[in-house]
Amino acid sequence: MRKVIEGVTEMLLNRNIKPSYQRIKVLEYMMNNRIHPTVDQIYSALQNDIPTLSKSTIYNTLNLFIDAGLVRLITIEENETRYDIDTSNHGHFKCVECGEIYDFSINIDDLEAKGISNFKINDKNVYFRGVCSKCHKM
Amino acid sequence: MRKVIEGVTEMLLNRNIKPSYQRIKVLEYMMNNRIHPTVDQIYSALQNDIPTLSKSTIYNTLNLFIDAGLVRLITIEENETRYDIDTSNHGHFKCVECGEIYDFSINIDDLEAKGISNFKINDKNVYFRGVCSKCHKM
DNA sequence: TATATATTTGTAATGATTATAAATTAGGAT
DNA sequence: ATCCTAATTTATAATCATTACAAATATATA
Ligand SMILES: [Mn+2]
Ligand SMILES: [Mn+2]
Ligand SMILES: [Zn+2]
Ligand SMILES: [Zn+2]
Repeated sequence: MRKVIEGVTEMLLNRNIKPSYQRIKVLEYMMNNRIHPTVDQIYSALQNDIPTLSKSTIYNTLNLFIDAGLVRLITIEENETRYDIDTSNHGHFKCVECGEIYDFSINIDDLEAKGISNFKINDKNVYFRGVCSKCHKM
Repeated sequence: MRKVIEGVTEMLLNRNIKPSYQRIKVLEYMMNNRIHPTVDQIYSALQNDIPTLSKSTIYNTLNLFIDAGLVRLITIEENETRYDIDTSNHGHFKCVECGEIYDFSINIDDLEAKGISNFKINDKNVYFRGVCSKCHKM
């Protein structure tokens, strides 16, 4: 009944991705900072560990992870691409005040979508926008 | 019980937007072509009517319409901004084969979002991706 | 008509992402 | 260990969508 924690190196190897130092660090960051980070956030955070790091590597790595199903893309706002290590079906709420992105659970499969029967659905996204409780108080 | 058709000029005047020729043409296009067009699609279509048309005007006009609540923004894919004349709550399905965007009706308010109680929700978006029935047959 | 204001236009600036090629790294063979 | 090859990373240039800005044009008012 004990859940085996899958290390980041194993996560990569299991998906036939060579666990380079940069890839491990990016994945580690995603696992430890579940904030739906932007490329810039990841880049800034990893510069301490990898002084020679290039932003291209972040883009390459994230696109690799997306193809492998390790992370998923979040595009609530135009020109603000974010990445989510949680690939399970859940909704996202963006606070227009503080900019934070919250997860919320939602039964997307419960609601019936009229008008697209016989359509093959690959993925579903639910995005809300508004003001979070923290900002609402002020 | 008869529904009064609101002309595009009246639509603009009702929202305190001066009905310039360009604005009327853009809104007319949105009303008659409910295809969630991109800026380029609108621009190409209107060049016949307005040879001197500038793409800046399309951007300005659409942003004006968004602020006025006349149209809403659709961002299923990053770097593909589309505009919807239908501001009612409904879902969008993008076919990855033909690129077409389909509307579908959905009871977004029916599903409860656990984890964001006390949040003030301004707008809700539901995006699906997959293959439409037309493309699936082939 | 003259004048002020709003709108449109053309062009430059911005910024995020991708493309490309050189540099570096890592692993296997000798 | 050295050599060789392929993969990865890096730096830089290219691309593309959007916005910023100022000049030109159109519209409204006196
Ligand atoms: Mn999430
Ligand atoms: Mn629609
Ligand atoms: Zn907030
Ligand atoms: Zn299709």
